[in-house]
Amino acid sequence: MFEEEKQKIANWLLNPDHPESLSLEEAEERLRTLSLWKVYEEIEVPLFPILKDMSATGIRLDHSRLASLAKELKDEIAKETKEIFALAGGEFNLNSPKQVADILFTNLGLKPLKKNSKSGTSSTDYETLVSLKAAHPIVEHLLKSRELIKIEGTYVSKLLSAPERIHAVFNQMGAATGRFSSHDPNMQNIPPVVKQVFIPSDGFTFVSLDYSQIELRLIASLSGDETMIAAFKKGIDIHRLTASKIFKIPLQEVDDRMRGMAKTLNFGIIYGMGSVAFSKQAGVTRKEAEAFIKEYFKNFSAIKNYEEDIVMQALQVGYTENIHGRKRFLPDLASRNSFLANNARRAAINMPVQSLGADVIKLAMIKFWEKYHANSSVKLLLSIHDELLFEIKDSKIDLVIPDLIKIMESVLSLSVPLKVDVAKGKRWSDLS
DNA sequence: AACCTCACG
DNA sequence: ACGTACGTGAGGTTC
Repeated sequence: MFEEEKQKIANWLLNPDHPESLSLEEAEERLRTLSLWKVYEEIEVPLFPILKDMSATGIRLDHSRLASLAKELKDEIAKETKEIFALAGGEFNLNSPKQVADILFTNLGLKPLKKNSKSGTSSTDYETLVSLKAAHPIVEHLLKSRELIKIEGTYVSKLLSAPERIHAVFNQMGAATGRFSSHDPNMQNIPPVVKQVFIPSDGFTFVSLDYSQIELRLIASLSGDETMIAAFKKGIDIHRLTASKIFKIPLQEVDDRMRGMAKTLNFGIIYGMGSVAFSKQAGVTRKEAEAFIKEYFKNFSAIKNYEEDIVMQALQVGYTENIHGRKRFLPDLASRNSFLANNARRAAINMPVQSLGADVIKLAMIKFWEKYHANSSVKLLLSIHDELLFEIKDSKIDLVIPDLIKIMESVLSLSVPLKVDVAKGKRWSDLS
């Protein structure tokens, strides 16, 4: 069954960045020699019909709520546009970064923050506009209009012409790390304001189950870092703990700003972030950023060792892999171009973590499917990296939720428990 | 088609 | 001198 798809999946597993087109037999032979057979047979192949069914089910749209949201947005956009043209002293195309740059940096004499790397023109992106907020009143209106135009143009106006149910396509070979991607439309990047237009089928309730801090739990387990493992086992707020370590203060003295910085650092570490990026993100000097990162790795030394080992191994064999053998080849690691080599280095650090996260949710979907695919009271609607959105018949909710949690939390056994948070409600924007 | 910008995990 | 946090999809402008 579905031989053609199996062939695509097999080829993609062999090299996600550059899938070849070996015959099914050749590809399966190579999967065996590369220890990818289990990922192929136990994860990717069973997943194919599940994704098909998820798309076929679709998610219901509340067209009357959508219409009122659309009107609201259009009115606000018109208002902002009028303000902007008045302050600029003339009309221009708000969607043209070139014309926005002309207004800001030529007509109004504001100072550019940075140049675009490819074209050399002055950037007008979010970061730039935020830095210019105090310099001219037009800037905050530009920020607001960008936000509104994005939401209206990319999401709301596209949904207006959609049927009652949205059937997005989920691609199991969408990302080189093993994550899904979604398109037509992309249901994995719906902004909070737009979520209000999605509602469950009659007699059903949305139930969202998401893995709490899954990537941080995974890197704690993979690296064997005792400090972080102990924190997760005890259920301590991990960002708070991190803040107390890098600021060298007791847990009780951690304030929101410190916790926020620690959170940035915790996520940044998974991506191989350096001191320049951290200083920018956290709003501290580069020197301070260096000190924080140093202190971080002093306290979580196993994570530092783990990341160094990953890079060393990747340099030797030319790829990184996760504990299931899922691989990503990174030829740029050996590049003399340091930009390319550094990008590959960070991708190498991130891959074993992000891809294991992808495996966790894929395994959960398969376990769910084995038990529930014939049960018309429970429908899987969306899979969003660390979250599964279901609709469940109202009368079955209390029965089913604990079982879904159990399924999701027990797909893998690691040094750290997997934790799932639940929220339910009659609108996607309104889950609690 | 390349580029910039920006939505999400 | 310069630029770096991973992974996506999508809209518009410019050439």
